[in-house]
Amino acid sequence: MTDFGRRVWHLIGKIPRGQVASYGQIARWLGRPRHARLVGMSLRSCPSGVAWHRVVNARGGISLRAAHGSMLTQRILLEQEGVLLRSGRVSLARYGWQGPGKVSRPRRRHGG
DNA sequence: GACTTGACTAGAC
DNA sequence: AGTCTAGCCAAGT
Repeated sequence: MTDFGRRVWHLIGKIPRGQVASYGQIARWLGRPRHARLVGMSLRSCPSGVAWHRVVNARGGISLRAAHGSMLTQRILLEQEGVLLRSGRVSLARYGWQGPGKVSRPRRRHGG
């Protein structure tokens, strides 16, 4: 695996439980704004322990295909963390990670 | 080293 | 809201 790949795993490991990040965001935080696809490529061979399921596409949807047999798995894993999907999508406004160095915002159901 | 592939993204219709 | 197209760039063959 490339050095970039390892950085991807490391960063993904920092995504708080119950939140998600997009491929593009991860690439940007690693200083590679055009390497969103490379992020996904790195996840193809990610080691166990990496919360790969917290990575979704820019629309908040799951980019995996049935061919990988993990499309449903990701949804299940996300919902186990309290991340609910609406029409196959996640609300990035609500579950989107702010990024490294940012404090996780408190989640609340109602206004506050 | 050229060609193909891909867990992406933004824009247009 | 769903589909199609163009752009992107490194890994794999």
